[in-house]
Amino acid sequence: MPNLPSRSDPNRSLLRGLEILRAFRPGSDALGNAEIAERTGLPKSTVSRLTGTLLKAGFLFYSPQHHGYSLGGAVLSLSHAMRSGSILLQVARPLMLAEAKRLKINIGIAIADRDEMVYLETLRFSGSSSLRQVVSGQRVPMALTSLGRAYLSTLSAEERRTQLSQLKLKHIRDWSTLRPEIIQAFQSVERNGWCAASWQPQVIALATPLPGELQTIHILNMSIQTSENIERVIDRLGPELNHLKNMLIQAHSRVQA
Amino acid sequence: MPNLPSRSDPNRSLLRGLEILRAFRPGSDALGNAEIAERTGLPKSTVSRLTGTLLKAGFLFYSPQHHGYSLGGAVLSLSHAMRSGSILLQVARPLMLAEAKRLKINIGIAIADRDEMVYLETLRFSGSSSLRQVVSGQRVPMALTSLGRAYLSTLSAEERRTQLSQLKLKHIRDWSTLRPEIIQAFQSVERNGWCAASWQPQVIALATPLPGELQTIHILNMSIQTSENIERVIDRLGPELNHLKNMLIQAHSRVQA
DNA sequence: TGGCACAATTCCATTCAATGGAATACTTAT
DNA sequence: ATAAGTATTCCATTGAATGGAATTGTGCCA
Repeated sequence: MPNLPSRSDPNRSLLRGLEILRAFRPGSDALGNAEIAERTGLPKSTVSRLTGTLLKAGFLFYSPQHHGYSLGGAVLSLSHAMRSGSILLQVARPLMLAEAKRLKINIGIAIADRDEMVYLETLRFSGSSSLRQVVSGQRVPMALTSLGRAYLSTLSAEERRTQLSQLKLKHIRDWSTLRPEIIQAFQSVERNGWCAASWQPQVIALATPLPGELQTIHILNMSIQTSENIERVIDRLGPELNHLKNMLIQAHSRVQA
Repeated sequence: MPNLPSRSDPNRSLLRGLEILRAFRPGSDALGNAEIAERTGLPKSTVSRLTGTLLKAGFLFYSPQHHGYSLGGAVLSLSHAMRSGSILLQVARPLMLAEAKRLKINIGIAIADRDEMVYLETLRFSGSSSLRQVVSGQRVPMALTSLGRAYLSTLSAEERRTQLSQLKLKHIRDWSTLRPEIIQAFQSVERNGWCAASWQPQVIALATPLPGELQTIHILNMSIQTSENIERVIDRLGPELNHLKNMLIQAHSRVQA
């Protein structure tokens, strides 16, 4: 018998443990073993053992009052290590901040994770006041957002096909609408360098890929909450986004050398 | 043969995979399998397989140019999930911010992870300007800091003994100096509600434990970079810290209900 | 307080997956 | 071209992980 079947996923218990960690999402209160088992589809006894291990490793906490687990301190320090290890982010941060303040818009950098995009960092304005907050780790859907579509546009034909078929499953309902939008976004990236989308009411977003010397594909975006005319906003921000992108690339290559 | 030996650590490959993730620290560039093997003490072939699994799970990226792995997007979103799921942090943030601005000092909340304390969030002033940055996930040594010592003071005699013996190993060199300081910190917490330490030049820090309805023990701290007289700073900040602590407790219990 | 319903853990035989040393393949630099 | 360093693959061995069922535990409500 050829040993093909399982050759591609070794370390099952590690994968499962990580899958349990992924079951914790923003807003999730403490999760009990039962709910984790349901979310992940794993057998109860297995979950019990794995959560025990995760607890011991410091990746989970147990809260007696909530009868459940929540994420532990170890994950925080990992994200700190990641962010403070990113040369791009170090270089980009001041530039992004300056532009965000000047234009009074949100600016962020994101990377792909499965069928979502994760903000490495995003600078947020609320209303017209000064900068409100810096957020990292927030997730947005890949198929619906300018971030996600700009990411997809960077993939090879092969990768793109794989990823799109994944996304199709998540969005069977309105794939017939989405697919053309995504394809059109590819053309927009090709033509203008960026693509635009508005997946939340009153929010218009543009995104552009940062080219590839980086270890991972990073996507830069700008967004704004406004009731202005969409086309007008896009016409205004498109050039700004390209401009910022170029500045980032230059600044980054300067440090690299 | 009795099967005692391994009864206490099941899921070896999961533990090892998590240990690999922990090998990534701030400033770490991309790590190759060889260096990971060295840091963790795991056999090379095992590391190779585990990193492969972590890669597939999205917890690591591979960078061809750096011939090594770095942390992946999944860890970012976990920390976001953790922080946005913490009711305490949501409640505390505005209060901490107001006090930090008013007093022009750094204020943070941390939790324990092994022999270090991890900031859930800390608000930083640099110099006397307005708030500079919000940091989360940063680690500081437990034995040396007011944060760590305040944490230790909350432990039961049993737990405390265990933890202290761990710390002793990490600090054999100057344990004879540290131990009395730590003991003294316990007395200070007992007496004043907080303890103080200065493990970095010109930086004075005070810390106090937030009491226990919370799922995990949280430690609140204030710190300031100054060349003022130490005693004077402590006398000034001690009451402020107790005051903020009380406000947090009230605000939190109000939300809880 | 008693008892019920749900949740978590433990048990155990079975199986298969993880293991690690050695050999092989790769990559980069001189 | 060769060497030094690194990563991957191979393979027999073992023991670790598995999951259904039974047990224990825990909170909740009557």
